[in-house]
Amino acid sequence: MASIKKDINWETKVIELLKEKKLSITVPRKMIIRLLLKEHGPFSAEEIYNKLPKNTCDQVTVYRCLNQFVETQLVTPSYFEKEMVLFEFNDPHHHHHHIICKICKKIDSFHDCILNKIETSLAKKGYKDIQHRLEFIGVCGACQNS
Amino acid sequence: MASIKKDINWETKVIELLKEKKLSITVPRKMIIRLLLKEHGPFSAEEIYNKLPKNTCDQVTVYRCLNQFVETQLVTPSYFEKEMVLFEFNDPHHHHHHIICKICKKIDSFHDCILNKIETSLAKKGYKDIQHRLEFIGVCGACQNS
DNA sequence: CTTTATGCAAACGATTTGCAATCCT
DNA sequence: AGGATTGCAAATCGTTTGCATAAAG
Repeated sequence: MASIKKDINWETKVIELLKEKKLSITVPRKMIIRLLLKEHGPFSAEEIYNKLPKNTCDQVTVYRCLNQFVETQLVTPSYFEKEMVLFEFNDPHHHHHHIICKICKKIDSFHDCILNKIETSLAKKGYKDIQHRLEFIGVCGACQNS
Repeated sequence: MASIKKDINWETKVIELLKEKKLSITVPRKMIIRLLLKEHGPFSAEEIYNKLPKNTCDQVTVYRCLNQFVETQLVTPSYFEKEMVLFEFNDPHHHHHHIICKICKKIDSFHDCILNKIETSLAKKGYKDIQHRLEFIGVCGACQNS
């Protein structure tokens, strides 16, 4: 039973994910998903491109794939700064949020999900001067009829 | 008592705000703050520029002012989309969050601030398929010693 | 009068697009 | 085969920068 899971190598898992989302199986797509499964991120498109083995694909392909992954909800984008979007694999079983340092920009993550608990938990981690951004995205009443 | 408050016109209020933040008093700054006090936003830099009376200032000045306002926390930036930053006046007495429609991109705001209450409140407003983005910004332990 | 802010033009950087060649199914 | 995907080059768009001029304290 448990051994079955072990036998599934990364390629099988990645192909499964792509098929689930009805995306065709190509080398760049497989490599990008593999990377995002292995390393938690979030990473910018450029970071992802640089982490891929040389000559995997063009940087434009990375952008195109990431956009498709976001559309199909395989990947989640974060907008910390105006300069660039950061992407990470969207694992529904590991819902989490981020904290970025205003100064060094290092991003940390945590799994608490109640606002007041969060601030306490971050304070324990040594963060000071904590602010947050909370935005909701949905489909409004008007757009549901069209 | 109450009449004193009424006598303070917008210019006085705006000058007060700028002085508080130790920013020099210039026409573009006054006009931008006035606009953000009158209209709640959030607006993009371009929208703000277009809402200003013609020939108030250059669009570059709008960007420069908004950046200073964000630095001094007079204004709050939001990063809904990758395309542009949206700004609004930062009134600490009216803490709120936003919801954007995935389709028409219209932005609405609300004042609830507990996650589960929020989702209920948004559902009552007619939103469907609600997701959220919650990011924290602070200064990490390492950066406090430097 | 010294500093700071502005306008204009040009630069920038992340992301997107057009199109021909190539890969998936 | 036929539609989707890629690479390359060029375009796009929001935002920033350099520098000379003008306004603020």
